[in-house]
Amino acid sequence: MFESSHLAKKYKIKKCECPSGKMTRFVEPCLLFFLSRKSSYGYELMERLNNFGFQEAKPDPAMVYRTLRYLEKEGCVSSKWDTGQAGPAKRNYTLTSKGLALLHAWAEGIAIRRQVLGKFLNQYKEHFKGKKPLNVSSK
Amino acid sequence: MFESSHLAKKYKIKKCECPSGKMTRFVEPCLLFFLSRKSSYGYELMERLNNFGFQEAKPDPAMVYRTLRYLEKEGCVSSKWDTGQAGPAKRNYTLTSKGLALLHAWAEGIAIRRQVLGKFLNQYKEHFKGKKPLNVSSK
DNA sequence: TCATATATATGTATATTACATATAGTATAC
DNA sequence: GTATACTATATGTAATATACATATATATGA
Repeated sequence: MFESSHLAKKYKIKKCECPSGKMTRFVEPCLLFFLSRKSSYGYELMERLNNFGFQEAKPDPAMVYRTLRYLEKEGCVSSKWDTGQAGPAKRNYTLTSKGLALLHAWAEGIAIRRQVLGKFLNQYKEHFKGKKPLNVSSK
Repeated sequence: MFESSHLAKKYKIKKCECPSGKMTRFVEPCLLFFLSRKSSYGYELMERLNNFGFQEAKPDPAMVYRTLRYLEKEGCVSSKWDTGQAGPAKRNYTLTSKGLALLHAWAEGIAIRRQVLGKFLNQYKEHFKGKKPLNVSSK
């Protein structure tokens, strides 16, 4: 019912109507968290994101690689090439103390965000509990 | 620590470093839900958003008004001018049955999203439970 | 009348995500 | 030996979403 998309027109809103409600920049805290457990590289981190519980399709490699580079630019991770293994060289990332602080900050923000979603859902459930829709036009 | 922002350069990532992790398009389900309880107009809905629990600053009027117009274009709400009251005319919005269906779809998506955040937080808490940071360089 | 509150709306810069594509090393199947 | 697939990183750009600025108009109270 909400799948059709629209012609792009400047300054007219055009978007996917699917109510996914994704969390903005959620890959960033995930990467920080994965790295807090173990140093790793883009391709493997991508696979872990994939198994994390996203209902969305596979995470975009571009997102993963660019986020890692951004985090490095900010001093939140550091990297070095790993050419020791078989296969193409990997860029191995390690969390820095600044990155750890950022992860903790993210965790606080995510906890608050989760509470807001809970508040929404509680009010929603309360309102529609065993109830026919009200205040809704038949159009 | 994460407040500084960067010079804009094309195709270089530039963003606010605050880990807000806002939920994409969250005003949309909020507006739908508010309207499911009572027909209303932009300015009042804006105030309700303000009291909903956002840690963010006041919601942007542009977001509210444009989202309402978008929802009307999609047939999820309908509006008519209310000139009966004192003050400037209000555009009064009413939820349609399509809008109600969209609200229900949003609620499902939000519930899933909340679970993902919970999963993240559980793993995070588990990992850092009474523990000194590990695998973190001292840089 | 001047400031303030109410009310709606648009313009555009910035931020974020999605999709496409490029490159290259290695393995294995034929 | 070479075509194919998998591993691995990276960039270009279109589409989407948010943030900030600003414009307009009505009404109220100092």
